[in-house]
Amino acid sequence: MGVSKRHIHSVSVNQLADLAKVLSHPARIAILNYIGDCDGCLCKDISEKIRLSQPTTSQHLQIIKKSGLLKSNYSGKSQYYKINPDRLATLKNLFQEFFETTEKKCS
Amino acid sequence: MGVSKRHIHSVSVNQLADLAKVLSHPARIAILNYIGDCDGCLCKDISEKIRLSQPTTSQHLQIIKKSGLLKSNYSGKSQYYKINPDRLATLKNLFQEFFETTEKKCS
DNA sequence: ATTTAATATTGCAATATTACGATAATATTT
DNA sequence: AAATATTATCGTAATATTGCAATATTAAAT
Repeated sequence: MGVSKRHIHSVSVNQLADLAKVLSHPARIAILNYIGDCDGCLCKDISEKIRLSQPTTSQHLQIIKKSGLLKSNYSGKSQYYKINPDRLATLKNLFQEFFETTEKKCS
Repeated sequence: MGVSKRHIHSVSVNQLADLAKVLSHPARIAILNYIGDCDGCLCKDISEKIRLSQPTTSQHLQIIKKSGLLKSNYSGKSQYYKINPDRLATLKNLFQEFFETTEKKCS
């Protein structure tokens, strides 16, 4: 039937999968790398850097933003994207926890 | 044009995205959790546990297997899936490295 | 008010993913 | 050899994702 059957899985399992999905596209990894480098980036600059069109870049930015990984502050007509360090730390812990739990189980 | 433009990104960026994609479906997270628990699981049992059909479960298993995260040893007609601890450790390190590098950049 | 610049949204085409029934393949057991 | 049990593959339908052109929105500057 083609639909992801989310409802049969636990909340925490779905959460981790959702976060992994944010990282599952190379453009989004590249965007996070670049924003980390410049700390306060314009969509236009990001789109030039990663060589995707402005609309496509904007869409990826929205997806990352929805996960909480990005903050942005408008300054005039420009929007400066920054990484949300708190959310990044949360993500890091969630993934680490998953890997360590899985590691312990199979040792 | 609707195709993922992998070629414009670096190899390491694509690799991380590919691995995240393996984890980006709740069924695959659930499978990894379950296999960790029993350490040597049959596809049939997994499919019952995660409540997806046998063909669907088998497909997910192939996707995880292609990433190197699963080993399997045939024992008669049954195939016992196990987690590959070496590959799991590699994955853990790759994600940790990504998070820590990104953290350092934006501090 | 008009122009300009940056970003977001819409609409659409191409492709990928998800899921399952039917079936094939594999290996044991009778 | 036939029956049984487990897993993989094929075919297909439904849905999701990716990407861009065109357009809309937003806010500053002239």
